[in-house]
Amino acid sequence: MSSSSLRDVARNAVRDEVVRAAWELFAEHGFEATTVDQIAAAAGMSRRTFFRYFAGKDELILDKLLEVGDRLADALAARPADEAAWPALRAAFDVVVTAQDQSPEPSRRLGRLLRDEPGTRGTMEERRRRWTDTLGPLVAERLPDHRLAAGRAVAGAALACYDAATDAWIDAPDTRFATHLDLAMKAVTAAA
Amino acid sequence: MSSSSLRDVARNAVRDEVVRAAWELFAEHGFEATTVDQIAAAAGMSRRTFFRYFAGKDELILDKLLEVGDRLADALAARPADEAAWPALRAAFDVVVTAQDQSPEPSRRLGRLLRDEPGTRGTMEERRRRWTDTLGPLVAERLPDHRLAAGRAVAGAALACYDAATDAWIDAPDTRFATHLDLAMKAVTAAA
DNA sequence: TCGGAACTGGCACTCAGTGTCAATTTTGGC
DNA sequence: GCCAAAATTGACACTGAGTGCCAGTTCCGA
Repeated sequence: MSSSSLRDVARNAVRDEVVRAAWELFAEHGFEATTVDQIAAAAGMSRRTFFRYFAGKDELILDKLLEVGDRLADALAARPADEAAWPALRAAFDVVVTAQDQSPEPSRRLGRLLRDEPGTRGTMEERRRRWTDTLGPLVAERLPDHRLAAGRAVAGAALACYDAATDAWIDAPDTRFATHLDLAMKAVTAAA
Repeated sequence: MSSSSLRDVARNAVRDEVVRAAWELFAEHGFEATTVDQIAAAAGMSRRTFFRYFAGKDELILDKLLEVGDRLADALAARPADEAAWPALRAAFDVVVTAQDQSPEPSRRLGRLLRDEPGTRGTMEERRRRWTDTLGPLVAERLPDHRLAAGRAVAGAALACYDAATDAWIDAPDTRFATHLDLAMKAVTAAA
């Protein structure tokens, strides 16, 4: 058992290093223009081995996004049980929001990459589904009827606000993400 | 001028025929398993020519989705100008909803394809962006502050309800799409 | 130390997508 | 009806992602 967990430690360390190396190349040449061969070479492994660590180039980015999703889910679960869904979601977003407002540049870079590179569309949709899958049940608990389908809809709506806020924030330097998110979520509150 | 428009007519006719041929193959073998060579052969053209009519295999599906988005935008624009955003969106969705409840099988097939085939993720995200781009401004007009960013957030939230409803509807035969959509949109109304 | 299991790299393959070029068809002007 | 320019087409070759297969190596427990 300890051997297999040791293997996992090594595997995760390798994965992290590959992601790190890949990200440098993405920042310099963009996502599409960076080939798997370059990434593998930069990480010191063969192309074939790269595909044993990652299902595809997408996963290099999806990894980061899923980690954020997990942090979001933890934050939501940590909110008071009697708090309503929408304010609880807004509060849960704060774990991401404050981190991004603290050091905006890395997030802005990632945001631009996800927005502008056509090759990352599939990754965006995958993120949306995974986040909805993890947040949906947690949101349902905070709804009057506790319905999963309703929880998924509300989680999706909140995510739409998050994405709209991200879009607006990326192109508006010297503004805080929190401001855009408040605007978006309040607009839905008022409209719906 | 008439010559160039004649060209366009021919071009559109060819496009439609290719989409038709492709859809038969998709229905039988799935999206991923169908190669561009097969589609081109079925449509009676060379592989190279196929790529002159479509930017990629995705576009065969995106075409249909964008057409739905246009119908949605028209329906929304046709709603009374003083109707609030959320009910107007719900009413606009009806042009799609009723059509799907009339003959559900084609839509269910498309829905399953988009949900289950990993190769269509990018198309889904592209659809989301395009629909948000067209609906966002129309929604903004119906908001108290007329802000585009707010309109995009509300449009995205409504889309999330539409998608959640689609998800639930696909796996629930003998239920109406309208029911799921009402549930989703009311859940957001109550939560937000 | 030995044997199996896991890890690795190389090779060959399929498929999507693109650039190039030559052949063919279409179109507009005469 | 004829001809030159322009558009359309198909063939070939290429890059890059992703996968299957196999052989060599490393690592770990018995």
